[in-house]
Amino acid sequence: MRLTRAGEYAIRCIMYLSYKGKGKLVSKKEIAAKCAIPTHFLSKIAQELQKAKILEIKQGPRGGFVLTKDPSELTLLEVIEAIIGEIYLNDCIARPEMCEASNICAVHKVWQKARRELRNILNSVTFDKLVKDPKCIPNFDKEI
Amino acid sequence: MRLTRAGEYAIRCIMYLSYKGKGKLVSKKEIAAKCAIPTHFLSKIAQELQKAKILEIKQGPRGGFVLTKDPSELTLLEVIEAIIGEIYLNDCIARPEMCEASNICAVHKVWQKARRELRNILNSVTFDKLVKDPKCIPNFDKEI
DNA sequence: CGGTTTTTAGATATTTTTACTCTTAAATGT
DNA sequence: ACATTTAAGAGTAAAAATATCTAAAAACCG
Repeated sequence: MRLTRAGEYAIRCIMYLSYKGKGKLVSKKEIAAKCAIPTHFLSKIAQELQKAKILEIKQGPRGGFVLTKDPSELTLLEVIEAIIGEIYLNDCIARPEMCEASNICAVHKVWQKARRELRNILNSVTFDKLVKDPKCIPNFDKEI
Repeated sequence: MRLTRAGEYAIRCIMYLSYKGKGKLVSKKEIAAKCAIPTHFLSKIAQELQKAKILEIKQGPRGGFVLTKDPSELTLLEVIEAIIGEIYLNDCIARPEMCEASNICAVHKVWQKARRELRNILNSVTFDKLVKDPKCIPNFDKEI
């Protein structure tokens, strides 16, 4: 019951792109180095983020990734769900056909509430705020 | 990012024992049948629940499981964490050594808040309330 | 245009976790 | 003693996570 590594990487990647600014092209190599993400794995993650219209991938020399959304309008929830899919906390909510009475079941009402709260919290945080505060990868501004 | 099947089974098992009442001995076979839990898997789950002092296992003929806590003092969180361990939603909170600045990082403050909220919600629900309401496995009271 | 750089996209591989299952043995009521 | 019921731990199969590899495509540059 935890965020996958891919999800964590996606957050770091978008943190770095947000720090660089919307529309700024940054090479995959630079992002991978700054954010400690295996380069090939970063490709897969970027593909998903591109599908979600969060960034654009530019090929060729001087290629890389470009953030297409303004950090002030991009939330943690959007980035996370672009990678791991919509968050559900238990199976009955995700696959109601598994369970005869999920919409009236007392247990699952609790899970629904928990899910709603979790998604609200993650959706209330935008990347422009996050990059201003101290972060786990603190040396974005150091030269490589 | 979802509850494991073992966690779901544990909830069902405790729901049934709560329905039968604290101190009432119920056979493993009966629980497995009523709650649709593979019997051997139920054994493993019961072992964990016994370690957490939630139930007691009685061997021999006329053996089974006995709920040792009063349903009014047993929460969803206790049962879930007995099975899957303490809930963390991401790695940096769970293993701070992985991450240089987890206690000041803006991203992880969000996760800490989310974790706190989730655990509060799960901890605010007791089994005496849950068994009174409609449930996913609605035929507890039918004969087998 | 041709070569070089950079990334893609899909296939493959490895590791970890999940979800059971099996087997031998122990406990206990009759 | 014996039949019944569960224990405890090893073992297994399937799925998911976490990469890694490879052939090819895109695009810049001279």
